Amino acid sequence: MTSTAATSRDLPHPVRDEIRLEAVLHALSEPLRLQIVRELCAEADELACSYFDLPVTKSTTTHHFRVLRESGVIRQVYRGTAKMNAVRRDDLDELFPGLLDSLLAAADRQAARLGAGG
Amino acid sequence: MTSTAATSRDLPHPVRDEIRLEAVLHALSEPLRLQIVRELCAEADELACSYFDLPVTKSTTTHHFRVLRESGVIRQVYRGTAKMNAVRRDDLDELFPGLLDSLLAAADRQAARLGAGG
DNA sequence: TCACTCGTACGATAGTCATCGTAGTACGGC
DNA sequence: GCCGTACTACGATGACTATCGTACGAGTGA
Repeated sequence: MTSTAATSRDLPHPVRDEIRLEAVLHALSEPLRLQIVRELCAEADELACSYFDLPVTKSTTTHHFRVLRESGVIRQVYRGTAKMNAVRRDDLDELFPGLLDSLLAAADRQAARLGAGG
Repeated sequence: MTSTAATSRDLPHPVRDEIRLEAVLHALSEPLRLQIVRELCAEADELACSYFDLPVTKSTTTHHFRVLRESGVIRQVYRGTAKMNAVRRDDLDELFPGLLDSLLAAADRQAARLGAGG
Protein backbone atom coordinates (compact mmCIF):
# COMPACT_ATOMS: atom_id res chain seq x y z
CA MET A 1 0.00 0.00 0.00
CA THR A 2 1.10 3.51 -0.68
CA SER A 3 0.91 5.69 2.37
CA THR A 4 -0.44 6.41 5.79
CA ALA A 5 -3.34 4.00 6.08
CA ALA A 6 -3.04 2.58 9.55
CA THR A 7 -4.85 -0.57 8.60
CA SER A 8 -8.24 -1.32 7.17
CA ARG A 9 -10.16 -0.72 10.37
CA ASP A 10 -11.42 2.74 11.22
CA LEU A 11 -12.92 3.96 14.44
CA PRO A 12 -15.72 6.53 14.81
CA HIS A 13 -14.65 9.82 16.36
CA PRO A 14 -16.65 12.98 16.98
CA VAL A 15 -15.44 15.86 14.84
CA ARG A 16 -14.21 18.88 16.71
CA ASP A 17 -17.52 20.74 16.71
CA GLU A 18 -19.32 17.73 18.12
CA ILE A 19 -17.19 17.61 21.25
CA ARG A 20 -19.17 18.65 24.32
CA LEU A 21 -17.73 19.97 27.53
CA GLU A 22 -20.11 17.90 29.61
CA ALA A 23 -19.02 14.73 27.86
CA VAL A 24 -15.36 15.58 28.36
CA LEU A 25 -15.89 16.22 32.06
CA HIS A 26 -17.88 13.04 32.41
CA ALA A 27 -15.14 11.05 30.71
CA LEU A 28 -12.50 12.52 32.99
CA SER A 29 -14.54 12.08 36.17
CA GLU A 30 -13.67 8.38 36.22
CA PRO A 31 -10.36 7.78 38.07
CA LEU A 32 -9.08 5.16 35.66
CA ARG A 33 -9.83 7.30 32.64
CA LEU A 34 -8.30 10.37 34.21
CA GLN A 35 -5.18 8.36 34.90
CA ILE A 36 -5.04 7.16 31.30
CA VAL A 37 -5.24 10.71 30.00
CA ARG A 38 -2.57 11.86 32.42
CA GLU A 39 -0.20 9.18 31.21
CA LEU A 40 -0.99 9.90 27.59
CA CYS A 41 -0.16 13.56 28.10
CA ALA A 42 2.95 12.77 30.10
CA GLU A 43 4.36 10.56 27.36
CA ALA A 44 3.54 13.06 24.63
CA ASP A 45 3.36 10.18 22.21
CA GLU A 46 0.95 7.57 21.01
CA LEU A 47 0.53 4.71 23.42
CA ALA A 48 -1.01 1.32 22.84
CA CYS A 49 -3.87 0.17 25.04
CA SER A 50 -1.65 -2.64 26.21
CA TYR A 51 0.86 -0.11 27.53
CA PHE A 52 -1.43 0.55 30.46
CA ASP A 53 -1.46 -1.86 33.34
CA LEU A 54 -4.95 -1.26 34.63
CA PRO A 55 -6.53 -3.21 37.49
CA VAL A 56 -9.44 -4.29 35.31
CA THR A 57 -10.00 -6.86 32.59
CA LYS A 58 -9.42 -6.26 28.90
CA SER A 59 -13.13 -5.86 28.33
CA THR A 60 -13.33 -3.05 30.83
CA THR A 61 -10.22 -1.43 29.43
CA THR A 62 -11.80 -1.42 25.98
CA HIS A 63 -14.87 0.19 27.47
CA HIS A 64 -12.96 3.02 29.12
CA PHE A 65 -10.96 3.79 26.00
CA ARG A 66 -14.15 3.89 24.01
CA VAL A 67 -15.70 6.39 26.41
CA LEU A 68 -12.62 8.57 26.05
CA ARG A 69 -12.74 8.32 22.27
CA GLU A 70 -16.47 8.96 21.94
CA SER A 71 -16.27 12.00 24.18
CA GLY A 72 -13.54 13.44 21.96
CA VAL A 73 -10.76 13.31 24.53
CA ILE A 74 -8.54 10.87 22.67
CA ARG A 75 -8.00 9.72 19.12
CA GLN A 76 -7.55 6.04 18.43
CA VAL A 77 -6.02 4.38 15.41
CA TYR A 78 -5.01 0.84 14.65
CA ARG A 79 -1.39 0.02 13.92
CA GLY A 80 -1.22 -3.65 13.25
CA THR A 81 -2.78 -5.48 16.16
CA ALA A 82 -2.14 -2.58 18.48
CA LYS A 83 -4.56 0.30 18.95
CA MET A 84 -2.67 3.50 19.50
CA ASN A 85 -4.07 6.31 21.63
CA ALA A 86 -3.31 10.01 21.70
CA VAL A 87 -4.97 12.94 23.40
CA ARG A 88 -6.69 15.33 20.99
CA ARG A 89 -4.81 18.25 22.39
CA ASP A 90 -5.17 20.45 19.31
CA ASP A 91 -8.94 20.06 19.18
CA LEU A 92 -9.41 20.48 22.90
CA ASP A 93 -7.16 23.52 23.06
CA GLU A 94 -9.04 25.10 20.17
CA LEU A 95 -12.44 24.45 21.73
CA PHE A 96 -11.52 25.11 25.36
CA PRO A 97 -8.27 27.06 25.61
CA GLY A 98 -6.32 26.27 28.72
CA LEU A 99 -8.80 23.74 30.03
CA LEU A 100 -6.76 20.62 29.45
CA ASP A 101 -3.69 22.14 31.05
CA SER A 102 -5.70 23.22 34.06
CA LEU A 103 -7.19 19.78 34.40
CA LEU A 104 -3.82 18.07 34.17
CA ALA A 105 -2.32 20.50 36.64
CA ALA A 106 -5.20 19.88 39.01
CA ALA A 107 -4.77 16.13 38.68
CA ASP A 108 -1.02 16.40 39.28
CA ARG A 109 -1.56 18.58 42.27
CA GLN A 110 -4.08 16.21 43.79
CA ALA A 111 -1.88 13.20 43.10
CA ALA A 112 1.03 14.91 44.83
CA ARG A 113 -1.13 15.93 47.74
CA LEU A 114 -2.71 12.53 48.26
CA GLY A 115 0.37 10.54 47.41
CA ALA A 116 2.68 12.42 49.73
CA GLY A 117 0.18 12.21 52.56
CA GLY A 118 1.07 15.66 53.85
CA MET B 1 -28.98 34.06 70.06
CA THR B 2 -26.03 36.29 69.73
CA SER B 3 -24.70 36.47 66.25
CA THR B 4 -24.29 35.00 62.82
CA ALA B 5 -26.02 31.65 63.14
CA ALA B 6 -27.95 31.19 59.95
CA THR B 7 -30.53 29.04 61.64
CA SER B 8 -30.40 25.86 63.63
CA ARG B 9 -30.01 23.55 60.68
CA ASP B 10 -26.59 22.69 59.43
CA LEU B 11 -25.64 20.89 56.26
CA PRO B 12 -22.72 18.49 55.84
CA HIS B 13 -19.91 19.77 53.64
CA PRO B 14 -16.59 18.18 52.78
CA VAL B 15 -13.69 20.14 54.23
CA ARG B 16 -11.22 21.48 51.74
CA ASP B 17 -8.85 18.54 51.87
CA GLU B 18 -11.67 16.11 51.27
CA ILE B 19 -12.61 17.63 47.94
CA ARG B 20 -11.71 15.32 45.06
CA LEU B 21 -11.13 16.38 41.49
CA GLU B 22 -13.05 13.42 40.14
CA ALA B 23 -16.07 14.33 42.22
CA VAL B 24 -15.91 17.93 41.07
CA LEU B 25 -15.73 16.89 37.43
CA HIS B 26 -18.57 14.44 37.91
CA ALA B 27 -20.71 17.13 39.50
CA LEU B 28 -20.05 19.53 36.65
CA SER B 29 -20.59 16.94 33.91
CA GLU B 30 -24.34 17.25 34.36
CA PRO B 31 -25.75 20.07 32.18
CA LEU B 32 -28.18 21.35 34.80
CA ARG B 33 -25.53 21.42 37.50
CA LEU B 34 -23.02 23.12 35.25
CA GLN B 35 -25.62 25.75 34.46
CA ILE B 36 -26.30 26.28 38.16
CA VAL B 37 -22.62 26.85 38.86
CA ARG B 38 -22.29 29.22 35.93
CA GLU B 39 -25.16 31.34 37.24
CA LEU B 40 -23.80 31.27 40.76
CA CYS B 41 -20.45 32.54 39.54
CA ALA B 42 -22.04 35.13 37.29
CA GLU B 43 -24.04 36.61 40.15
CA ALA B 44 -21.07 36.62 42.51
CA ASP B 45 -23.50 36.43 45.39
CA GLU B 46 -25.46 33.89 47.33
CA LEU B 47 -28.52 32.67 45.52
CA ALA B 48 -31.49 30.75 46.89
CA CYS B 49 -32.44 27.45 45.33
CA SER B 50 -35.72 29.01 44.33
CA TYR B 51 -33.86 31.59 42.26
CA PHE B 52 -33.25 28.97 39.63
CA ASP B 53 -35.98 28.10 37.19
CA LEU B 54 -35.00 24.58 36.28
CA PRO B 55 -37.02 22.29 34.04
CA VAL B 56 -37.27 19.63 36.74
CA THR B 57 -39.27 19.13 39.89
CA LYS B 58 -38.23 20.43 43.28
CA SER B 59 -37.15 16.96 44.34
CA THR B 60 -34.73 16.76 41.47
CA THR B 61 -33.51 20.28 42.13
CA THR B 62 -32.73 19.31 45.71
CA HIS B 63 -30.84 16.29 44.42
CA HIS B 64 -28.66 18.34 42.08
CA PHE B 65 -27.82 20.91 44.73
CA ARG B 66 -26.88 18.14 47.10
CA VAL B 67 -24.52 16.60 44.57
CA LEU B 68 -22.86 19.99 44.12
CA ARG B 69 -22.56 20.45 47.86
CA GLU B 70 -21.26 16.96 48.61
CA SER B 71 -18.65 17.23 45.87
CA GLY B 72 -17.41 20.47 47.41
CA VAL B 73 -18.37 22.74 44.54
CA ILE B 74 -20.86 24.86 46.45
CA ARG B 75 -21.56 25.80 50.03
CA GLN B 76 -25.12 25.80 51.27
CA VAL B 77 -26.54 27.53 54.29
CA TYR B 78 -30.05 28.12 55.50
CA ARG B 79 -31.36 31.65 55.90
CA GLY B 80 -34.88 31.37 57.19
CA THR B 81 -36.81 29.10 54.87
CA ALA B 82 -34.44 29.77 52.02
CA LYS B 83 -31.30 27.76 51.36
CA MET B 84 -28.58 29.98 49.99
CA ASN B 85 -25.91 28.70 47.62
CA ALA B 86 -22.46 29.98 46.82
CA VAL B 87 -19.56 28.53 44.88
CA ARG B 88 -16.59 27.59 47.09
CA ARG B 89 -14.25 29.60 44.94
CA ASP B 90 -11.60 30.09 47.63
CA ASP B 91 -11.33 26.39 48.37
CA LEU B 92 -11.37 25.36 44.73
CA ASP B 93 -8.81 27.99 43.74
CA GLU B 94 -6.56 26.84 46.55
CA LEU B 95 -6.82 23.19 45.63
CA PHE B 96 -6.87 23.56 41.86
CA PRO B 97 -5.54 26.97 40.82
CA GLY B 98 -7.09 28.23 37.62
CA LEU B 99 -9.34 25.23 37.13
CA LEU B 100 -12.63 26.88 37.95
CA ASP B 101 -11.90 29.82 35.69
CA SER B 102 -10.94 27.50 32.85
CA LEU B 103 -14.09 25.50 33.31
CA LEU B 104 -16.28 28.58 33.35
CA ALA B 105 -14.52 29.98 30.30
CA ALA B 106 -14.97 26.68 28.51
CA ALA B 107 -18.66 26.63 29.40
CA ASP B 108 -19.11 30.22 28.24
CA ARG B 109 -17.33 29.48 25.01
CA GLN B 110 -19.43 26.44 24.31
CA ALA B 111 -22.63 28.28 25.17
CA ALA B 112 -21.71 31.07 22.77
CA ARG B 113 -20.77 28.61 20.07
CA LEU B 114 -23.88 26.49 20.36
CA GLY B 115 -26.24 29.35 21.08
CA ALA B 116 -25.14 31.51 18.19
CA GLY B 117 -25.13 28.60 15.80
CA GLY B 118 -22.12 30.01 13.95
C1' DT C 1 -1.39 -22.87 7.76
C1' DC C 2 -1.01 -22.40 12.61
C1' DA C 3 -0.43 -20.26 16.74
C1' DC C 4 -0.03 -16.16 19.30
C1' DT C 5 -1.20 -11.41 20.66
C1' DC C 6 -4.18 -7.54 20.82
C1' DG C 7 -8.35 -5.97 20.99
C1' DT C 8 -13.84 -6.43 20.10
C1' DA C 9 -18.60 -7.96 20.67
C1' DC C 10 -22.06 -9.80 23.33
C1' DG C 11 -24.60 -10.98 27.34
C1' DA C 12 -25.05 -10.69 32.20
C1' DT C 13 -25.00 -8.30 36.58
C1' DA C 14 -24.71 -5.22 40.25
C1' DG C 15 -24.44 -0.53 41.23
C1' DT C 16 -25.25 4.33 40.49
C1' DC C 17 -28.01 8.12 38.87
C1' DA C 18 -31.67 11.37 37.29
C1' DT C 19 -36.24 11.70 37.69
C1' DC C 20 -40.70 11.83 39.79
C1' DG C 21 -44.71 11.96 43.38
C1' DT C 22 -46.13 12.15 47.90
C1' DA C 23 -45.75 13.14 52.42
C1' DG C 24 -43.43 15.70 55.79
C1' DT C 25 -40.40 19.37 58.36
C1' DA C 26 -38.68 24.08 59.31
C1' DC C 27 -39.31 28.83 59.32
C1' DG C 28 -41.76 33.33 59.04
C1' DG C 29 -45.86 36.04 59.13
C1' DC C 30 -50.71 36.75 60.32
C1' DG D 1 -52.12 28.70 66.70
C1' DC D 2 -52.56 28.48 61.75
C1' DC D 3 -51.19 28.89 57.07
C1' DG D 4 -48.06 29.39 53.29
C1' DT D 5 -43.46 28.99 51.42
C1' DA D 6 -39.14 26.56 50.88
C1' DC D 7 -37.03 22.67 50.98
C1' DT D 8 -36.38 17.46 52.45
C1' DA D 9 -36.97 12.50 52.95
C1' DC D 10 -38.50 8.39 51.15
C1' DG D 11 -39.77 5.08 47.85
C1' DA D 12 -40.10 3.87 43.10
C1' DT D 13 -38.51 3.59 38.49
C1' DG D 14 -36.10 3.58 34.21
C1' DA D 15 -31.71 4.57 32.28
C1' DC D 16 -27.06 4.36 32.24
C1' DT D 17 -22.44 2.41 33.77
C1' DA D 18 -18.53 -0.30 35.34
C1' DT D 19 -17.45 -4.73 35.63
C1' DC D 20 -16.78 -9.40 34.18
C1' DG D 21 -16.39 -13.90 31.26
C1' DT D 22 -16.53 -16.04 27.06
C1' DA D 23 -16.25 -16.26 22.41
C1' DC D 24 -14.61 -14.13 18.35
C1' DG D 25 -11.84 -11.23 14.62
C1' DA D 26 -7.74 -9.07 12.78
C1' DG D 27 -2.99 -8.86 12.21
C1' DT D 28 2.09 -10.77 12.81
C1' DG D 29 5.36 -14.00 12.42
C1' DA D 30 6.98 -18.91 12.38
